[in-house]
Amino acid sequence: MQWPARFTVRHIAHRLRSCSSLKEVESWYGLLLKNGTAQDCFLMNQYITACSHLHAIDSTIFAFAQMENPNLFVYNAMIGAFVHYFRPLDGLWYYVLMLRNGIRPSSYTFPAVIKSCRVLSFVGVGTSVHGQVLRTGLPLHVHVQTALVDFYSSLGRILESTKVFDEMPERDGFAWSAMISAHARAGDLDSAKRVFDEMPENNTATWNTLIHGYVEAGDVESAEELFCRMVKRDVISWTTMINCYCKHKRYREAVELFREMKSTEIRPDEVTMSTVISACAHLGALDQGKEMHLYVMQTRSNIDVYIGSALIDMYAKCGLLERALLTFFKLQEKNLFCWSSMIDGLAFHGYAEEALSMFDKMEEENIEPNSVIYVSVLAACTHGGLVEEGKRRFLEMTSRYFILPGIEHYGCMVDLLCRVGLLEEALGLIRSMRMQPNSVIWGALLGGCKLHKNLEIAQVAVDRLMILEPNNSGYYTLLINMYAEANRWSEVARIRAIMKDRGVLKIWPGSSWIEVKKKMHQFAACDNYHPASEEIYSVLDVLDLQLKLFGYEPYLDFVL
DNA sequence: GTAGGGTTAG
Repeated sequence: MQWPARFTVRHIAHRLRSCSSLKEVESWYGLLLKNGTAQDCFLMNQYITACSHLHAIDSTIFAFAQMENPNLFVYNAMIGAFVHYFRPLDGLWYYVLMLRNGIRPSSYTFPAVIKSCRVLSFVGVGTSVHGQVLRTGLPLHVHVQTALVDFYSSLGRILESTKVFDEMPERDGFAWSAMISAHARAGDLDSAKRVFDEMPENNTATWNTLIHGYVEAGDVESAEELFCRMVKRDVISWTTMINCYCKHKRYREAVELFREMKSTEIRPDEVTMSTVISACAHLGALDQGKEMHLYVMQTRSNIDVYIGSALIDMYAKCGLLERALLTFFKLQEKNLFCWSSMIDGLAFHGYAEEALSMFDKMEEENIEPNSVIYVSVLAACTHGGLVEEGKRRFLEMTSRYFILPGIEHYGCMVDLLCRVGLLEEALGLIRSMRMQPNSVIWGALLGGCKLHKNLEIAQVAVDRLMILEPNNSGYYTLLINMYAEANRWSEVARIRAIMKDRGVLKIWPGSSWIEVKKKMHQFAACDNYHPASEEIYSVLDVLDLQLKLFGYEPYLDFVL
């Protein structure tokens, strides 16, 4: 079949660009082949770009491979497509191919190449590309220079960023944004603000960049102030601010700001939704989380991996493990984070075996685990008391995936060994660590000592804890209780004296909270602040009575 | 070519 004679090349290019499905694009490729125009660089460039927009990177690679003489534009499209789909190494590979084939790169080639180097942290390659840019003798190009500003600042080489920026003959919003971001990355918010103020006309992106800079620097107040002063906020401004509250554990404010956002005409996108669902997870706000889930389902056809992971995590943290599982199995696309949330949810609810078999299933699907997921795997072993399994997985982590254990993995292992009474082995593991053990590690050991009544090792742990957290009364109290239990009252007096001497204060008691009908209720031990306090305590009394009827004896050894 | 996203041991 020939296409109609009235179709010019330009006509076809336009049709290719406006395709909305891969099937449509592919059928155009069939036509290109039949008409013998599959070697036409201009048309193939359009085809590659169209595929790239539709997430079909494999089709672009195939089409490229069929071409005998791809030109500069085709290479540029390929390199751009790879960067767009997070395959920077392939992008650089095509760049090298291009040079080998004697094609001179243009100003449209370099930004993608430099970005690839930035993503891969290829310092040497990036610097050499900068040299190539200078040697081409092309006039300085604002896109290339912006990419260089970004490249150097991501390496912490702010002076070079500034130099490139200062040499720029003209600067657009992107360039200013990159420079503000460069200073912010270096932690120099004063300079970031100065560049922001120097800029002739600020745009939404530069405001957002600066706000994000303050968020990263931990200056929530400045971020808030800027956000309030903004005249034209877009979805990124709102999301940045919602994320700001999440980063600083002010989840309630995050959800409140989201509500405020919904009263404007700005629509939340995937990033906003995953952030706010995660905030609900941390709050244990099930009703609100469900509402977000509903909103997501109403407004989009499928759930992306970020929102999927956030939902799984939210349902698991709110106690609805079945819902978490349902969400997990319904996901069309799953990545490591989806598996991670699911495995962690299972482990958290005590389903150790299930968590481990889920992990094995993930391996079968050729998803490479990272160090974080191993924390959940080891925690599952701890909660299930699976010592041998835990040891095996701990070793496998390094031997199979080359993941060096971090302090949190040691934490899990120490906890695992301690709970079953292997205290010496735990101490040996602590001594073999590549890093300085922190209070969590010693705390886990102390917990094991308490459980298995080992005063000698407990003393070792407390000695370390007194140095690491001298003001935490909890560890002292625990040791006092242990000595009291062993009737060693002189030791009790000795530690009490140390506490008094060091002025160790009793810390505030921990509290818990629950959401009922979108209202948060907070409780601390023995408090009577809640309006329904009396009623709650009477229910507790009933529960207490029922427990006793079932033969439960409260463990009062440590209540002195 | 610039700006916003995720899970973790006690």
